[in-house]
Amino acid sequence: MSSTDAAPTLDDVARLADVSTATVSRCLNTPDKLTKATRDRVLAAVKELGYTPNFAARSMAAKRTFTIGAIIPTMENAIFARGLQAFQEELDRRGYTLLVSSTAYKAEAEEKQIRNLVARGADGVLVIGHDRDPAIYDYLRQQRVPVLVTWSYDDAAPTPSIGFDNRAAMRTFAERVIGLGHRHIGMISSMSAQNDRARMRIAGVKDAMLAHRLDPATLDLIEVPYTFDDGENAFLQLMHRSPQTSIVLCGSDVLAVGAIRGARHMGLQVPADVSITGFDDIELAQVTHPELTTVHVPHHRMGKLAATELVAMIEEKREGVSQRLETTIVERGSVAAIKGAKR
Amino acid sequence: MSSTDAAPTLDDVARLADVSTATVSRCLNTPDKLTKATRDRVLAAVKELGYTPNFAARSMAAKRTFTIGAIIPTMENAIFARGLQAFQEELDRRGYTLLVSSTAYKAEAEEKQIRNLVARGADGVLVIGHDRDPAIYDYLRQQRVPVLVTWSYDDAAPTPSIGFDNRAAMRTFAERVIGLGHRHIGMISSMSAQNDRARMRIAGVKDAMLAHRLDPATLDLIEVPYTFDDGENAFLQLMHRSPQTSIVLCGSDVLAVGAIRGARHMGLQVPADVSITGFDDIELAQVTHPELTTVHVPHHRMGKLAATELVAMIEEKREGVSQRLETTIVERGSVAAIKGAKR
DNA sequence: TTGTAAGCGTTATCAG
DNA sequence: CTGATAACGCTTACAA
Repeated sequence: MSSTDAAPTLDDVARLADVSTATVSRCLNTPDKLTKATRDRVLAAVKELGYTPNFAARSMAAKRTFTIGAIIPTMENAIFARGLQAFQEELDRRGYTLLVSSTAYKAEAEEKQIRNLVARGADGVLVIGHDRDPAIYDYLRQQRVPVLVTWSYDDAAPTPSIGFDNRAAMRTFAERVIGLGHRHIGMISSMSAQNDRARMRIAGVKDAMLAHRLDPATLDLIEVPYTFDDGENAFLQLMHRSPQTSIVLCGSDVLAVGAIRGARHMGLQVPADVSITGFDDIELAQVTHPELTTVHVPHHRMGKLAATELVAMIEEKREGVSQRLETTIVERGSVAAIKGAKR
Repeated sequence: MSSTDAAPTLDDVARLADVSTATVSRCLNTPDKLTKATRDRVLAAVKELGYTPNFAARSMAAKRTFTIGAIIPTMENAIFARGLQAFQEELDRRGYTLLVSSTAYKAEAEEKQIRNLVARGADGVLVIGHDRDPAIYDYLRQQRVPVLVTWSYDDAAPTPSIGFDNRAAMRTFAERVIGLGHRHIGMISSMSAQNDRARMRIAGVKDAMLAHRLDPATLDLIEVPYTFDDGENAFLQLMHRSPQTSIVLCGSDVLAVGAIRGARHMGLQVPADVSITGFDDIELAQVTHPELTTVHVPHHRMGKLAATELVAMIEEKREGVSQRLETTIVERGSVAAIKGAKR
């Protein structure tokens, strides 16, 4: 009957319920400030019209969006999926919506994405790792948008972070495998430029070597992007130029899975002929054969804590407080001890 | 010096450049309508202030957001990643931004997500598969928001779709493997309720059986969610209750990878003891051993075409036209012929 | 408890 | 080519 053709507005609802737009607005935002009678009337009108609030109008008037933006390096693999999932769940619980963008690991893309998120009114922003153009931090500060770093922990950094110590985690892990007698070590890392996680993991391996009186300069390191193919190709290249390599430490499970495939294609047995390790402990680590020995990252806890902290920063208008989470080593089948090594 | 503290607005820029807000707006949207002189002056002011347009205000005034929403079942695995990536790239090229939500395969969640996307001003919406509460389609129609279905093709459906014929694809594939002599067939599918893709793939297998004079009722079917674990558990259960099964057709590569792990854990050789197949041909299909024989879906092309079509629907204000893409079979190592089968 | 009305930051129409 | 100015749909003092 009533044939207002376009999307119904507050005004339409108000008219139908015979109240003012202010009342309808209150009914939607602070229902207890209304008589039950009017509230019911308004709600009925809302339902009859199939009214949905216009987000743009709302955020313009309220200067608040209850939206949080997250920029991740990639959605192509599952590395960030679990953590983000947990982040999102906690956000939901607190009434916030998550907007995700990915940069395909292109540092230059990040600034654009962040500006977009901020332009869209994000009340806060989550980013992965500390490394990025300072201009980005300046912009965010100027816009007064809270930022939280995750997947990395750095007390000294100006931006608060909830994550783990990539360097220490990798160092501990590397010390463990070196303790198994490995002396010829290879490493496949993600590109370390603009990526503190990758850089710290490399540093961690070198720390471990030093601690075991191995020359860090002998680490055969190769940096590649982030796909299975990259991992496989890197492995092939590595074993070709350093055939004596007994273990290849990978900067991520994805690269490690690629490396394992590379080994298979080369006819090498893992771990009998060569050991391979990952980092992250995503589900993927358990679908290869052998399953991956890797560093377990508390994805879920990290995501949840990050959400909690970021929301607190927004709502309490306070600085974020960093938090360091622990990683653990999970031994599966991809690492063997060197025979005859002193243990 | 000039210490307007909050985010700069059009007004600030206008004042600094000594022009009207209208001019600034034009400078940003239709630059050629300005003298080079004023344009430069405005641009300088924009840069000096670090101005970013307010998205909410813009979309409210223009009633256009250049944003497209996509709702996918899950981000947890890579099934939709490649297609979405291509979708996004094409959108970028045309000046649109993509907003993604995932439902975790919960049909009930979809309506809420769609309303959210529409409230945020999405100019168009992309969804996966045809099956959903009709109320959703009603809502979208009422709001005059163009919708395009992908990952499925159905000429008869009221909503335009750019995808492939899941039933035919699976039928062809199943006929091929049945032709190899398999008579005891198992199938691990995603939950088929509210999921036409899953249902059609099941139907396709039955079609193939019928065509080969096998009783479709003998198909040992099990429906599970969508993780590796689900695939593994389903496989165990299937082989337990139907030990004579010679091939297990999986509704997705993810489930198939889980099934392969299940086989390994049971001590079964693939494909010597049992053949296992996937569907989708995502990268994952090539990291298992043996690598998966599966149905290749043209993710990239599908995503790109979907973007092109949806944008056309929006800009030309016209109905969408469906398009059927072809899938292909890719044989890798996970299927064996039954010895002595007549071929 | 409810209504009035002033913004919020853009775009777009219409003059000039 | 440029400038006023009226929307756009909602929230929020401030009044009643």
